[in-house]
Amino acid sequence: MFEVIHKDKNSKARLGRLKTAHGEIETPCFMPVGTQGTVKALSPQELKESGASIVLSNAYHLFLRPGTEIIKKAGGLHSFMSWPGPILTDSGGYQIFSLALLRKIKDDGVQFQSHIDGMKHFFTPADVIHIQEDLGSDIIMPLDECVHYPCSKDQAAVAMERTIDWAKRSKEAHKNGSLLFGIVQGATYEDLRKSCSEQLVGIGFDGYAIGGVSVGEPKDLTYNIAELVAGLLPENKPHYLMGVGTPEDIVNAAGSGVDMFDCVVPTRYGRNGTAFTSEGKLIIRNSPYAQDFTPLDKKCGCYTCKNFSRAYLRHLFNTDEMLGLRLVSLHNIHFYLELMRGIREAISQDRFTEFKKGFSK
RNA sequence: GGGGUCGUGGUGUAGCCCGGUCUAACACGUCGCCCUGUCACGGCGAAGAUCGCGAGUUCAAAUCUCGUCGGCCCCG
Repeated sequence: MFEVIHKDKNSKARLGRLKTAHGEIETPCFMPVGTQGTVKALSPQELKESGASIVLSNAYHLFLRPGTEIIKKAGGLHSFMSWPGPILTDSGGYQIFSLALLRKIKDDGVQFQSHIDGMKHFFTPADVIHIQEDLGSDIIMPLDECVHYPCSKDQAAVAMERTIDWAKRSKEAHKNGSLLFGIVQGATYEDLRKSCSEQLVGIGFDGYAIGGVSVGEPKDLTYNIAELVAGLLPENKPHYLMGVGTPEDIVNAAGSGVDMFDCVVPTRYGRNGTAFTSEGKLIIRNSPYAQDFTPLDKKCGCYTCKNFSRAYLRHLFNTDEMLGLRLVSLHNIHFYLELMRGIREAISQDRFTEFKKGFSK
């Protein structure tokens, strides 16, 4: 289901292809985040036209609202949200760690209160697999325990062992033909990361994710962990760096052998008026753009850049018009997906290192 | 001409009656920053008013008194 098509000669970057029930994905790829069964502000058509091959959604959120039953009745998440392509669902491990009230982590699962209505729930690793199977997800992520940074080694070790135990239970519970990934935890401790990687590989998964990054640690640590773990994982399986990141982060990690990325940054920044361009970040509200009638990015071919000026976008943001956040979200997603195309092309031509150098100006 | 009322950052207001806690508050606007498996069209911060002007009372005045200028209203 995954094959490495080409390895860059001068870096660890690689070009791959991942097959899912709803289509193939060329890697390295970026997965726009659609937590609530929608990539905020964008239609599936716009995503597709921007070149998205897969989107990410979230079991925790969809379980709480609208509820798994409704999505099942709709014929699954693909049908419900009208996205015919591949979908990866995150388990909600991160959400339970980051936002659920009064969570209690126990050996057989996690008890938490809904952030929406305060209702108490208990998830076992098997429950979380079944929710994602019900959603019809193509790539399923198991329940894991994500820790904050900084985190003591003892705590990180406990969370890691639990993550491994839950990974085993997840694999046992996983019955349909979807792909199941393992998630490497271990915080910033190299030996924990190594041990976790080995144990997960021992269990055997369709792909491996590097979790527990972008939780507040310095950037160089993120890079080091990504490089370390990507190097420990089997070459013939996809490597997914969860929740990362900025364009710079992605280029960097792709060079360490990471194949899949997801991040809220392009869409969230888009909604908040920050655009990514070939010249760097651009905050559209800033006054110099008031009379700037050029596009966000002259080199960009997206709908936004082909049709609208910085001055107009700034005006839309200053007047709280919803078209503004849509247009900048669209541009940012296009920028990210174009970046991934650039990365893949560079790898295929063995010039990833030059690409990376040219990028980080 | 007489009476009343109002005058506080760019805009709109609060505070004034019962002086000190006003190194003057709030909203919008302006300017800038942040956001990394999305409770996120969100979050943080900055600049900007010697409180129309002048005098007085008082230890102390945006706040009380008088005068003055300006706006609005009413009466002649």
